[in-house]
Amino acid sequence: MSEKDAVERRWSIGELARASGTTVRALYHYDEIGLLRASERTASGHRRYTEGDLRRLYRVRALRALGLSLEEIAGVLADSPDDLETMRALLAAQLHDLEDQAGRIDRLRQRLHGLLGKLDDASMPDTDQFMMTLETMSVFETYFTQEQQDQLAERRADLGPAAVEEAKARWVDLVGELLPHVQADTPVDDPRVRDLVSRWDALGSAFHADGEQGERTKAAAQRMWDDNSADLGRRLPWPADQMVALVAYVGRVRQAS
Amino acid sequence: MSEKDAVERRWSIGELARASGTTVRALYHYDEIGLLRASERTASGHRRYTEGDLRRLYRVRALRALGLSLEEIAGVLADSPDDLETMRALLAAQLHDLEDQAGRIDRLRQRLHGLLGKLDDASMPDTDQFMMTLETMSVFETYFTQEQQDQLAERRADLGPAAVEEAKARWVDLVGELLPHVQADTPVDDPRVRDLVSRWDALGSAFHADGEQGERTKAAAQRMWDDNSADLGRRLPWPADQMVALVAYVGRVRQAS
DNA sequence: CTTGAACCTCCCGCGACGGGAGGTTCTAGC
DNA sequence: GCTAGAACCTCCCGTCGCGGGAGGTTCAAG
Repeated sequence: MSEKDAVERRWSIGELARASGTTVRALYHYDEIGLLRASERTASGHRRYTEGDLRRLYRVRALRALGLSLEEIAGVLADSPDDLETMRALLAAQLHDLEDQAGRIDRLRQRLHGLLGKLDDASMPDTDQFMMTLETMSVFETYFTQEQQDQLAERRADLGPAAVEEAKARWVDLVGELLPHVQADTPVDDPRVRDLVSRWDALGSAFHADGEQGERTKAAAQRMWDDNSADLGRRLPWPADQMVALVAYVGRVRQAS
Repeated sequence: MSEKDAVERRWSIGELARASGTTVRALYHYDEIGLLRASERTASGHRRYTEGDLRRLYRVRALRALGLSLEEIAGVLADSPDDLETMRALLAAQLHDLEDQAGRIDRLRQRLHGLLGKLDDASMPDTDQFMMTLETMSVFETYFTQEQQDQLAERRADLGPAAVEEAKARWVDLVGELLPHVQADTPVDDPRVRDLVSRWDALGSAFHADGEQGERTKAAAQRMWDDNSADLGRRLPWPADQMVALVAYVGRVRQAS
């Protein structure tokens, strides 16, 4: 009899919180949402938790430590009298979620690492420059999918930094030659501008992959320039409105051919 | 004049959302919290965003893509006219946060991986067994710090699974020899029980590190058993109430020596 | 019998929006 | 000028897992 009484212990909410390493507030919450209610109450309304409640709480805490939501926990603790398969599926799904998160966090880490490197270099002179880098990143993300960005980065790595710089320089030359035509409004079927634009396109093509994927990436780049020429142009050494006019003009030249 | 008008474009909220890859709702939110308000309104109250607003939005999006909170973003966009150091500190802190998260996620992944492995083995017969494993994990986490658990795991790895199994078997033998004494209530200073308990303690010591750290881990294990002998005992092949009595008895024997 | 700790219920708060209700305004076609 | 439908406006409730406080009651020890 006394042995039985010793085993059938009851816990107040504070005792349970201390015994399980949670807080009283969390236990109120579990009670509210029906995840873990005290099996008994005293006459005055104080919660009395039984040993069964304590065991349930340990299960709840263990499953939460695995990252499951309270709703998922309520699910497995309720509907699976001995359904291991439900549990397996839930844990597998949870693992899959975590792999996803780990991937995202890793990409973010690399980005932050790169940015911090740039900040430590002398290569980043002021906040404005840095912000412009960020803006450009943001615009890129709006127009290119993750895979497309990876492709572009890979392509740049293949070509090597020297080739990229040379392409940039040649592109600057092209812009320099084209701007006067824009201002003079040279007819869009003039062989001189057609030649310049075809060299322009060839220059861009070097950065895209071959085949259908490359075409889609090119189309995305085109949309980006059409929508944002004013904004992207600000990053360049010419007045933004001239760049807007230039992009529009180049588009008309392409259409004419 | 007409050129200026062309440059000073305005965007409606929907246009801005499409141009930046966000949602109208998010823009309302940014307006509400003062992070990005439309510089102008039409006579009827519709928002008109200027090019400056668009640029600010790109910055906001870029910083959000790095995982910064809207509050942090408002901070750097407001108080740093050209303060690169604030930015650097913020990004460094963010990177540190991410490292933390990556660590937690990695540990969770390993745990989930291990659990799924056990589920796929024939080693996990039913849900109840599995839940008990989880409960035990939960209790361990309540009483041992992360480092202490790592230490214990390392120690077990050092000893090797064969030694661990042998220790378990010898401990089972000890319990088998001690239980009759508990039931008979053999005096706690009887040399036979003192010998049994000292062998018990020696067995446990093999799993703890030497020095002060090991002592703290032992103390934590002691607290765990004292608080939870009924619950932990259920996992063992003897009745739970006998285990409770046993733990209490062993405690008295230790005190007597 | 008192006092302080523990307990009770009810309610607001976070962060970054999503989504809906219920109303007004813009825009294109007739 | 009229109408329909798209776009816009403001206000408000919901998310998830509690934290924290107000304002009151009950318990346990001295």
